[in-house]
Amino acid sequence: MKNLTNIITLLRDKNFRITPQRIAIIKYLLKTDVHPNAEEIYQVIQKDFPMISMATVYKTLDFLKNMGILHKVGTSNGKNRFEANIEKHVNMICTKCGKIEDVYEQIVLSQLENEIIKKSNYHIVSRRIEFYGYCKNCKLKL
Amino acid sequence: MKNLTNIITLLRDKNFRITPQRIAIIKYLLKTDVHPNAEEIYQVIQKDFPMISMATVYKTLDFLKNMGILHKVGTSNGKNRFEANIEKHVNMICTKCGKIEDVYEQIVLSQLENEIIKKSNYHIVSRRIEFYGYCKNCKLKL
DNA sequence: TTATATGCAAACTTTTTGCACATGC
DNA sequence: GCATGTGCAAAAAGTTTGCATATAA
Repeated sequence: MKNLTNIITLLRDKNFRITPQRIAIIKYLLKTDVHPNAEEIYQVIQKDFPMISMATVYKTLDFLKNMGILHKVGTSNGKNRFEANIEKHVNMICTKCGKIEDVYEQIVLSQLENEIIKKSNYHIVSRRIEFYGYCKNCKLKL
Repeated sequence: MKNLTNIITLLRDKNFRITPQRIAIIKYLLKTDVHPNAEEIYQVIQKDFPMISMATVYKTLDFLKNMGILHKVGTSNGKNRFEANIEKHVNMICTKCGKIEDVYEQIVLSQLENEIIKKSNYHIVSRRIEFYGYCKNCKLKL
């Protein structure tokens, strides 16, 4: 499990700088359970850093992605969403409102992975599992 | 299983027009096993319809999406991908040589989907399952 | 015939980039 | 002090929209 201290140590070890903007974005992404897009992250961080720019938000998110600290998840509405949780899980993406929820299903997921390894003979290092559909709220309005 | 005749009948029944551009896009999406983006669809259709515009491609894709004939899948590179063949399968992506293989695992995949539906309460319409790693050949050279 | 679809160009939205200034170490 | 990060503004990239023309039914 990743926490702020781990990440700061990681950045320090690799000689990247610990800036207040980076800390604020990391802290927010670690504590939130929604999968915010860049605009939403900007709105939140702006409360503490009124001078922050979208460019910095995007650059920081890209930097953190390259550090393996977060994942960038594409959506069909054109706005990418970001998540710091990189544990094995499934993303549920609502094709109507764009909301993303995490679902954990270790047992069947591991079973699937084992079957796939058997059939493909691949050495798997990561996975991206996304189900698209209508969330609880949106399916009521169909 | 969807085929061209079904779709033409569906459009005719709903009083939408059967245009050569629409037919060409539907035919291509039905026969391809990649998940093309708008630009790739445009390139292919352009061979037979040099006058077709991106606007028509986008309008047609949006129209077909609303008809339930295809799905629009967001990606983190900003380009949406479109798929008409919605069979359940897993994409194996080799991070070394870039090869993509389809693996079918109906039983465990259905089991996973059922568990996920139970836990999330989503109405699922499509799925994207990608495993990243080293293929048979590339893992030998590690 | 006539309502719908196409194609062009312009607009819009999200993301990226270049560069001068600021700042962490 | 110096290399790295930030913020501004402009550019790029993907998608959508308005409108005149073309066309399926």
